[in-house]
Amino acid sequence: MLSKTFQAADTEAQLYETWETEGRFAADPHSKATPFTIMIPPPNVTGTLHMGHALTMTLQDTLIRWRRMQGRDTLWQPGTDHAGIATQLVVERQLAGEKTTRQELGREAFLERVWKWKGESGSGITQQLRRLGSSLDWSRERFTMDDGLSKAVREVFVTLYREKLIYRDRRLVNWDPHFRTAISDLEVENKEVRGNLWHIRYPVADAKDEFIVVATTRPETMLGDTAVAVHPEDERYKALVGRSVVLPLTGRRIPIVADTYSDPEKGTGAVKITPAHDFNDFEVGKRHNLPMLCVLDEGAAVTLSDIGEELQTVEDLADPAFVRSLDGLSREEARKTIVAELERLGYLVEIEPHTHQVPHAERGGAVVEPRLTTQWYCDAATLAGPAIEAVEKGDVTFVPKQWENTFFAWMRDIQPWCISRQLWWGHRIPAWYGPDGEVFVGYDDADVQQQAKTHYGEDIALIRDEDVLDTWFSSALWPFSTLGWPDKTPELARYYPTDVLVTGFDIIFFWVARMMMMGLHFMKAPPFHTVFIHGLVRDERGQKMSKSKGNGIDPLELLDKYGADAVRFTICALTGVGRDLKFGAKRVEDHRAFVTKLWNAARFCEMNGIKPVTGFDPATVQSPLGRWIISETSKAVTEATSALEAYRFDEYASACYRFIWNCFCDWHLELTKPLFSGEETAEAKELRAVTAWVLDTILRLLQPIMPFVTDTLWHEFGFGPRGELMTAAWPTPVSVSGAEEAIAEIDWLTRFITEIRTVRSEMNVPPSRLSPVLLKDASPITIDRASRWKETIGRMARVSEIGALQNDVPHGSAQTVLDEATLVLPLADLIDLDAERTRLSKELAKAEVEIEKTARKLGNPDFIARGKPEVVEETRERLVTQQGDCDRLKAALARLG
RNA sequence: GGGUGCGUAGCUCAGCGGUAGAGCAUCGCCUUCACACGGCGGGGGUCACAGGUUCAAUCCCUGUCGCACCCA
Repeated sequence: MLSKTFQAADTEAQLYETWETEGRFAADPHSKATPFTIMIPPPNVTGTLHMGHALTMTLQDTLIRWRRMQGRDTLWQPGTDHAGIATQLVVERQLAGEKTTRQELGREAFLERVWKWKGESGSGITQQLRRLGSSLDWSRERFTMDDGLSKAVREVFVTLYREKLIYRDRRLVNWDPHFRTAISDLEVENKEVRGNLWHIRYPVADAKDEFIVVATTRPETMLGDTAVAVHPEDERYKALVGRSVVLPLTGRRIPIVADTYSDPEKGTGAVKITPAHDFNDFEVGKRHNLPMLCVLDEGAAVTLSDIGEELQTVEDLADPAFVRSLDGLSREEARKTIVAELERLGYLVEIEPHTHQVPHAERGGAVVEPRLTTQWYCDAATLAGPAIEAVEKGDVTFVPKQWENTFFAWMRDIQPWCISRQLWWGHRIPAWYGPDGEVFVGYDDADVQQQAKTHYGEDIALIRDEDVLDTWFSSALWPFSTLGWPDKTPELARYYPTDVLVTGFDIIFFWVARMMMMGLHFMKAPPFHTVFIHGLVRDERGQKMSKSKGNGIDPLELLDKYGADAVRFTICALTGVGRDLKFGAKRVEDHRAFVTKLWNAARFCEMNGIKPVTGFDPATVQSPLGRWIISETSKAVTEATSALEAYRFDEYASACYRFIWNCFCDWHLELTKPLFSGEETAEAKELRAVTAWVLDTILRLLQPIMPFVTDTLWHEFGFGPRGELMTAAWPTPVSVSGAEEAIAEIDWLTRFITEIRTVRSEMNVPPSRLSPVLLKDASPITIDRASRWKETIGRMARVSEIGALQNDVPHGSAQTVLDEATLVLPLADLIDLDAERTRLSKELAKAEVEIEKTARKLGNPDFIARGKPEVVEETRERLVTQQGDCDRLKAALARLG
């Protein structure tokens, strides 16, 4: 016996364990079936499940479970990513709690601590993914720092270095002064900040009382100024170009240069140029061959290392002692101090409030400092070529397609990718340096020692590069490194290229593009043929979820409260094309009703002796009701399948919902009630078998989206062993010959019942009061149908008896029109004649409006001449029907008097 | 400034050339032997606005306005 309600909490963990231990999720490299592969976007090993994960994993699992039922050899590759900064931070916090630091511990001991942490706490997210029901092949779980994946990283680095696609360069890089590492420009978020434009007077050299006023948002960087730029067309400054100014505070003489970068409209039209601390200034500096002086160190504090030597004393303009006092001050303190000093000296002209974009580190939120450093770069532009081509040729398709434009826009203007990070946790760069700075890149110590010996002619001690690689560097290899590359494994041959990549648009550049570049370069094939891009999960009001706003929804709470099936169904139902999801607990609650509905429908079946019938063949069913529900079921199967083929998760969910609730429950089960509660006829027996078949089909259809409740029911009903629904076959539509008649009959029946219900409800006939129904002008077919279904009609429409009208319509009857017939409900004592007249008049008015619309259309000669013939014909038929209905309503109204 | 997407019932969203749809909410009736996380019935929309193409436009094109996001 099924319990009164489905107890998700009691079922899910156990069932999942059954699936996992019985190996139901495992791919089978020896299978003859066509593979279907999805690579999980590896979540951060430090992460906890958030709604974004819940969304993307639900969609992936739905696809995987569906394809698995279709007989594909599915591989959903699980794993996590080592998340350089995030993980290092977690462990550093622990160390801080123990009053120590990673520097005190030393690199090796620190890394041991990180591995220890990973071993103890690194499986949080993978456990949480299980809660969702994700059918990942855990036996193949990988971690980006695993030996195998690390080997892949070294192989790729060495190869690209030898191909000159990885190189060292000294240029400006986005620097996170909090974590003291370079970051990629993708990890920078520009935020509007209210600041000021400080207008500062720079005295022109060798001239009395001549000045040029520069406007700057960053006065503290003036210590590193090496020029002032003005626009070449700017008449105000034309005469000054080629001359010099004396930089206040340092006394440095710097040139006034003409450069189009300077915008005459902005500020004063003259800008100070600090090539070592601004990307635009860097370009100007290169064009004019300016010195590049660093004045901020790796913590963004003032450093005098580049300028300490050349400080000059200039009366009332520059005092080396003041500048030296700035050494070690933070950016913010230095700014205050410098502005105050300029004001004291009389060089501050104006402070203009000004809102501008300030780069912030995505992680940690520190203000990013452009810094001149030597880093490792990857030649992304070269690698991007084939990736662009793959999308152009259609080898890789984005769904929805418009994301291809975003992809192209970024890929065609791609910048060198800074891949080195000044961290300890990550793949250490396989580069070693000789005493003279000579670089040796190789697989390991022995390899580079050999190279060094060849180079120097003797054994020389080498020093390894301290830095590690960007975490995305290893993620980029994920689709093949997880399969064993660089070794030639059977898995690599079988599962690469994978099929679909599912992710959010925010990750197209970080990950999708880079996987494509690396996959094409090393595997000579793109890593997947389809990229499905879904939206973002937002809160009920459409706001982005964020920790600071505190509007985040915890998926684990939802799973606890409503069960995984309800959460998954809600997610799919809300996943439209290219749209964000407005998500809230209320939405899950609403959709949980569907899980309950399914459960209760199953209970009804159980109570009515529905059991699987071996050898049942739906194509042989005779009863109209049976034939009808089989054809409706087939329609649902077709709809659900094509929805999944098109990645329309919302349509898949709604096709299931509509069929199960509005067709199977509302009509099929209701229509079978008289049969099931009556004596055991052949028809009843057949319909029990049909109903069992439909229930089986429903459970299969829903398995990908709500795996727990469906498996439970499937097993309870004896359709198959516990845990095996997920490997049962995906249903295919059944064609029943001659079903058209059955469909027409049940269609008529449902309309008949609805029609009577409507009249009764509108005339306020209490449900307790049964009514006879007399059929006026009914065709023999209708009369035949009515008598065949009289018991069902009686029960569902509260009808006492039903038959053809013999005499005149009794006075005081309610009437309604269905096709050719008028249905008469003689309820003289209950019918308010005025109310009935009003009701019929309203019906008539509606019908006349429709006729008017149709007639107008048909009255247009152009429509007859140029409209599609089938549309014209259909419209003509409609008019005839509408006119018939209208006439019958008029007659009914006339009879009321 | 450049780009993309979106404005359809009170809310959330489907539909996208030929009779405007769903879920939720709302109103009325119903403790009917699967389900009140329920059943039955009803009301509710100049499909943002203005032009154009077409026999026919919510749907295609152009423009305007509003909202969101991405890039600079």
